[in-house]
Amino acid sequence: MAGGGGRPLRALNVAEKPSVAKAVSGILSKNPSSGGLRVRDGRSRYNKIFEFNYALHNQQFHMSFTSVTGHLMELEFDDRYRKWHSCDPLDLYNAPVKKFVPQDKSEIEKTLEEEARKCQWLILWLDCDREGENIAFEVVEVCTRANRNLNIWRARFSALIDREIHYAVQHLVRPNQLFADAVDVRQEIDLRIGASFTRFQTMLLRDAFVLDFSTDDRNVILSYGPCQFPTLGFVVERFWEIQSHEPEEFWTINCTHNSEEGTATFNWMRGHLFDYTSATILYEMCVQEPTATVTNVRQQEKLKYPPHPLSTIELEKRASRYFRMSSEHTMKVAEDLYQAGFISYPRTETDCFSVRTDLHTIVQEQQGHPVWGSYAQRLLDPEAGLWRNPSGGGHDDKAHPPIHPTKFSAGESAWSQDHHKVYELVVRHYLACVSQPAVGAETTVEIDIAGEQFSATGRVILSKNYLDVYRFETWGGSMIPTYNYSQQFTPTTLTLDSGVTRPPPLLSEADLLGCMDKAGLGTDATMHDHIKKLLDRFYATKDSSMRFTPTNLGEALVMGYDDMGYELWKPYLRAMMESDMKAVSMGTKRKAEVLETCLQQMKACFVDARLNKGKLFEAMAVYFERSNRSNGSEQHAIGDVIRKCGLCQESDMVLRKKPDGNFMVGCLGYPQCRNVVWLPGSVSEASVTTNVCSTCSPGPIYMIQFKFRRLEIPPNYNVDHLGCIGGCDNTLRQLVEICGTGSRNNSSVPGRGQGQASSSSSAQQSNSRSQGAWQTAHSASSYPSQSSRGRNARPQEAATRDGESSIPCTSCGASCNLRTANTAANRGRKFYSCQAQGCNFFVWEDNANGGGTVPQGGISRSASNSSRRGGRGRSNRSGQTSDVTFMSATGEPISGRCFVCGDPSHFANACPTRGR
DNA sequence: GCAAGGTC
Repeated sequence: MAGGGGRPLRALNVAEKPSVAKAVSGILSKNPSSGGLRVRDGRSRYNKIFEFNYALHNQQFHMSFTSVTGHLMELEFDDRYRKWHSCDPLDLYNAPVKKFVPQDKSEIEKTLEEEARKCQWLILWLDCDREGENIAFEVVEVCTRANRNLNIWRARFSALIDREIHYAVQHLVRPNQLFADAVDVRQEIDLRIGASFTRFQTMLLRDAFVLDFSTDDRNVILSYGPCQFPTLGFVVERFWEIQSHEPEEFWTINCTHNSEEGTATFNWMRGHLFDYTSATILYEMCVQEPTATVTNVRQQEKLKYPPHPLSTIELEKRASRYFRMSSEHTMKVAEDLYQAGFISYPRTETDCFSVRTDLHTIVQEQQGHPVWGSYAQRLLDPEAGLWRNPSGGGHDDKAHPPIHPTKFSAGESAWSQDHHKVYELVVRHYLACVSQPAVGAETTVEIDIAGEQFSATGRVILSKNYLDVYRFETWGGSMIPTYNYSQQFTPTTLTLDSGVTRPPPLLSEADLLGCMDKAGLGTDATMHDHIKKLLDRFYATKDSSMRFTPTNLGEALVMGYDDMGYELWKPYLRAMMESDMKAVSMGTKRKAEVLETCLQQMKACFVDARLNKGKLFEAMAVYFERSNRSNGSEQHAIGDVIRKCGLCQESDMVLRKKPDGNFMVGCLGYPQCRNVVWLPGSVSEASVTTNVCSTCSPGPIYMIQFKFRRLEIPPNYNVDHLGCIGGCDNTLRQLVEICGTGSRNNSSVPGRGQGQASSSSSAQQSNSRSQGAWQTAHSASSYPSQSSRGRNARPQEAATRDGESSIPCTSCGASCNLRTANTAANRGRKFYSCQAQGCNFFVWEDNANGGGTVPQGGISRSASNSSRRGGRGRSNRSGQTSDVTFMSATGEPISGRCFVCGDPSHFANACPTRGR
């Protein structure tokens, strides 16, 4: 392997970054025979050259160790195609591309050339992943240009620790061309697709609309990329799910029982019912015969397992959850800690340790820590029985180990709070994953009341084990009293409680990372960049709770492609590319073949998207005013003025045709003003006339010439109609009632949020009816009430229009907004529901306005322990002194008869036997 | 001026 002779050979070593060159040189030069570590400057001020002697297979080497900074080369179009207006974006699918060393890397290039001329060997210490292999070939290209006779080797290492580095240098291999080819494919596809679509949509839309989010909309770039756009797609898709959510009331029976040992809370095993009457009947049965019989007592041991070893994405998700740190910042801090040697390489997909890893040594180093040192000591004590070999999560990038501590620190003076936090997370996570799971004893008690089943669960933690060190996780649970099979008791409370279904929450940063990971968008090193790009491009915003909302621009772009029928905003394209890249790196597909197929498909897609650019225009027109800078070729997409907006008193209301073909009259002040009038869904054509309505005020209100689809309106109506939206037009009003509106809410097609509806984690969405509500659009029609319930209207904003839209929640203190019920029994009825997550408070509007107390949960009733009168007792609104109380928040009978006296003319809360 | 991927 090595050349013979007594004179040392010279080897040029190249790492992917300066810190690795320094670290590896430091490790390899520790031996006294190295002659010590010398450092000299290269041409690039960041990339020093380290020198030392090293014996490799009994051959003395003089090592020069320098570095690049990531990719040395860039892929770009030939100069002729570089200017945006130099060519048709379509040409970018065939334009010649070249790989070259950019200006800011030319000093590194010169250093490599100079050093290569002096050497016989080239040893490549690039990171051991596909990108690293590609960079290796970039280095090879530069170095062999200077010296054709280099003997080229690859060092494969996965951590900057002595044993790894020595092993790597003693087991050199050849670089893998197939891995580098796979990256070449990816680069070229990304460049051609990204540049063509970005130029196309930027030049098409930027000048055509007033982009109010930017002070200089001429410089705005509406970028498209195969990673960033599907990432946006996830944000928009969730937003649409939330928008199309239809709140629905449900009812559930809750039972508690107090004993000397404490309180048990029993949950109804039916979960909850959406049918009010059914729930009430079952509830009445329970109250009439409230004796509970224990039907089952189950005790079992439960284990809560520690997390798998830490991968990048888990680090980002957990730092976001535990510390509210953005993924971008987490990676910056982790990089610092890595470069200072405190943690292993932070960009890894691997979540299992190799058998070669000395897991105990890593723990030993932490024994001296003032906080978790004693835990580390216990871990190493075989008597304690706390150790457990970590279970892997099944991911291995074959390049890096899971993130783990590599050097002990009790905190460095140069560290920020965030450095402390991330180091602590890495250490505690490591200690946790080599620990035994927590052990708990769980007791489940099932009872029967009048044929209805309820259950309560209690948990006692027997051994905390890993939870002792992993302070970020808890295992909730509480004791419940002891129950025996067939034991009977009377519940302390038995209540019929109501709630409303809620939409899933906006995507958090951790959710978004999870979506990207699942879909294979980006790498562990770039996922946070794609998220940041959405913010930089004004495609999305992040609120204080780290949750993402699409902006109008982001929503419009996704909507435009969606309306074209393209799933460019979904992750399938990337998934296909990823599988092709894998095939290239395995040698089962050739680079040229994959490139040709993929680019051919994308070119066809681009041509088609351009033909359908009207869809993008229409989607943008929903949110943005047209600019007078545009050439007007698509002017029909914007509506004409009908009247001044009566709500904001500032902007005009204009007639618009939506992408789905339906018509609406919307305020140009959107999104600040969400005033909208939905028109009948049966309208096929509509145009604003110069006729002014003589009845409605304040004027002028221009009338609209409508044409209706014959088959969609009753025979006694004309297909042609000159109408007014000011409120005077009974024909229009009747047709809205008969045909519904063209709003997204009452469309019969599934909502845009359909894709992920079934994957929601919202507890209140757990039955099939509520999931259906996400998928099916709303049914409220609003002409001429100017409700904002539409595609663009967030449900909670519907109530902010009339000044009496919210009341304080008497349950949790948050705010309740006014909403409209959509169940068969109560369609159109207004109610307030609490906005706070986890609070189910709601009250009908008429009851809430009655002042005084607003009963929680709409209806509640409780039976006390002392009620022994056949389940019947006296009711009392105060609920303090009587045996049985009943309250109805709805004020209407909930079943056909009073369960107290049996009289069908009233219900229990109005029973004359009350108070006797 | 555009992508995604490295890294400073």
